[in-house]
Amino acid sequence: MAGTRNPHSAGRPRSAEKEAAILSAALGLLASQGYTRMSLGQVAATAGVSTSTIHLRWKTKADLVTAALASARMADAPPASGDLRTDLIAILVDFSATIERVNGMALIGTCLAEEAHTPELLALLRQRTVLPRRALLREALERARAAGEFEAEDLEPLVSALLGPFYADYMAGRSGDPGWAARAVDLVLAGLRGLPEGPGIAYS
Amino acid sequence: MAGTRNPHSAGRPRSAEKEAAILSAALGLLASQGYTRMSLGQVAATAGVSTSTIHLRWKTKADLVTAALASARMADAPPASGDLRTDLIAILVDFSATIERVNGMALIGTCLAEEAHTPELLALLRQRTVLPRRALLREALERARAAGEFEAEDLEPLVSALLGPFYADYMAGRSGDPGWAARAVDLVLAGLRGLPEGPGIAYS
Amino acid sequence: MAGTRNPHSAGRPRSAEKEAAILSAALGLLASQGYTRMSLGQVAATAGVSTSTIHLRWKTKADLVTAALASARMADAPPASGDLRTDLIAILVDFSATIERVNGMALIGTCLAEEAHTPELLALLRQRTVLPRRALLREALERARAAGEFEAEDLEPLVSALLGPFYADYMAGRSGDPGWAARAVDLVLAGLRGLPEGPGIAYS
Amino acid sequence: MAGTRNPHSAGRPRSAEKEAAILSAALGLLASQGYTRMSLGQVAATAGVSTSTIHLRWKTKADLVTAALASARMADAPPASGDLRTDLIAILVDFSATIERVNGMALIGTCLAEEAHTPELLALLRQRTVLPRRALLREALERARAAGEFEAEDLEPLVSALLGPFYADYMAGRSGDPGWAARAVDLVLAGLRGLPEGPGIAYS
DNA sequence: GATGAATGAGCATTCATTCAT
DNA sequence: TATGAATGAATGCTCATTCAT
Repeated sequence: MAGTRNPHSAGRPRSAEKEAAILSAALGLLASQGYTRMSLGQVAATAGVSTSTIHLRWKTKADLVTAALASARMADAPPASGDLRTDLIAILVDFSATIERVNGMALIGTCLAEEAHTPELLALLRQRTVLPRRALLREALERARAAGEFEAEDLEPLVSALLGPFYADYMAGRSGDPGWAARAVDLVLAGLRGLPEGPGIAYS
Repeated sequence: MAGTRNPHSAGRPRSAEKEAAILSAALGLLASQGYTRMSLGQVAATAGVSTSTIHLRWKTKADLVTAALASARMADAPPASGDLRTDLIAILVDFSATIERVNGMALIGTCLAEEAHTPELLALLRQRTVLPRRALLREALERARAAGEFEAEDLEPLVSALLGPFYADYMAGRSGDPGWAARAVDLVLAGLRGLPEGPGIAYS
Repeated sequence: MAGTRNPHSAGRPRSAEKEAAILSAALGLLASQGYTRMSLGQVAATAGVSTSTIHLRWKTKADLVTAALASARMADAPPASGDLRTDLIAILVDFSATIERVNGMALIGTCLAEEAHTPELLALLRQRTVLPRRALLREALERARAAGEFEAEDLEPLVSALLGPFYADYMAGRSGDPGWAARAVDLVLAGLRGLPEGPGIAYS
Repeated sequence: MAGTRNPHSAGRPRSAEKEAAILSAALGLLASQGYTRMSLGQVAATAGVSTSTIHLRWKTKADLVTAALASARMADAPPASGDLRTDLIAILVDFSATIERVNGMALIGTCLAEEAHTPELLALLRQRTVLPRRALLREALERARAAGEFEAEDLEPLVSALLGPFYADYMAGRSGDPGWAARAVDLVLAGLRGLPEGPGIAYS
């Protein structure tokens, strides 16, 4: 009842601590070394186990990395204040802080680079980290739209407009400026106000 | 006078075709395999040369990849129409088309993933592809600003706001929609119009 | 108390046969091929293991060769008869026989040739084979000196005078004559008797 | 008539300077690197030519090294004083000085190590350096024997007894003591005086 | 004659994975 | 369960040698 012990697994149960240590080590090394450069030996050494112990739980390297990415939890959502601008900025600031904390751009790069060989990586990254973050932004926008603060059919382009500058700045070597979040939010909010008189491009 | 040696130094001249084939093969494999997975043997086989021929020109694998990235030329700039919206959209459409054509996101991913080990890769990618594209956008904006179409002190955040949605869409698995460029441009232009009455965030 | 782990650490034990086979193969190939020409592939094939098994035990080629040289045991000392001349000749005969048996001059040549790059080789050869042999000769001389058979302060030059002709003969292409040992011993013994009236060169 | 120009070699004659530079570079690198580690590229770079120029004159690496060894000249003989002891010591001192000057022990080691693969090396070393030096010693001994200073049938063992301690000292790590030559000579001369009353070992 | 390009063979080392204990 | 031994496949790189200029 308690725990997910398989009925058929007799004998000593697998150590949950080891499992967690392995996944954590794998995630960190994945970000710092990249998929191909990260070796199971490094993971084993960092986690304090043997490589055989890793293979006992995951059949291949790809399996381990997939599991490690699946275990990556997004940071908890910042509390909502009710003010749209404040909430959006808070989410974006938390986003860039998280990226920095976990060496996220390298992790993203690894998943992009491996997309041809191991598409699950990018898929998992999306599901576990990108989409939840976008959902936070979308929900904040939905609340404001429901409150009549603006009109828009499809919110996804707005979400991309909010997050996008971070990536673009990073690619340009301009990351590190904490003002980016406020600027992105203000541009989008200004655009939302200016759009109705715009050339009539439907946001859908 | 002493020694009427030809200016092109003695011995058999280096084959320009081989050199081009190697660089092209390296660039393609870099995008499809990533830095670590790409082997010099693959490059040699694809280019139809021996691995020694590669080492004759570039001392190490990193040197070759660096040269390959340095040889990556940005597509020529789309012709300027004079209309800001049209020009910006043209640049962005060309941008996403180029990325698709050369498997650019995988290449970007490789450079991001290798940043810790081989920072030259990302630096070169910036210098050769990212910054020139940004310059095109900035110049179009500068022309319009000079014509009095809008006011803004620092154009870089606008450039990031134009390019950013592409990256954000890709990360969300939403790429492929050709309408992204027009939406990004319109949002930015609307924001530029709406900003003067905005909360006073200076774009600098 | 905590952890009743067996003293011989966990996991599959290392095969002592393989280890011995590798060291033996390495020593033989070192003599027949020289350090640089000897490849780990050859060693592995001769020992019937994979090259990875070699690297599991020794990190580098130099480590392996060092270990192989360190494992080279000098043949057991010939039994002492009590008669100085007999004992010295026995030691020298055993010396040249050992050299022939293990292709010793090639091994010596390798260590000399590599002295600039891998000085440990010559150092080990000295420590493991040269100096023990010299100690045997010195002890025999010491016993006779203690018995009053001759006088001499420093025995080392006498040891070199006993061993030296072997090397000089080899360099001259004159090796193979078994009489060299008796001649060397008799010359030294005669010199010891003749020296007191000699020109007064102190042997120290 | 002047020069050894082949009748069939028309066109530009081969540069004698280059040839000498190559041989000298090869000899030096042979001593400092050993046969296998010495690369033709190193030789070419040191001599200031291309590797192809080397292959133009010698077909293989072994050919080049053989020629280099054949070009090694022994230093001129020290002038004879007429006194046996003085002359022998002079020859031995010059011997060890030459060895030190040209890194001779490494060169000897290389020839010994390569004996199985390239026996010509050791053969050439003998012919060009070892045997001429022995001849000097033998001639000095012969002059003294003819003058009735001692009796001995075969002088070769005496020559080996004179040279041998140098090798033995080197192998023991005891080289560098300039007194070795005098000690070796005195021991041999004392032995020659003491031998007639010795156990009757014929020196032949 | 002299040079630089081009190559095939080889080498030490790493690594994911499978066995034996 | 957990560990260390063992391995096959690869990889970046070097080098002696042959070609083309």
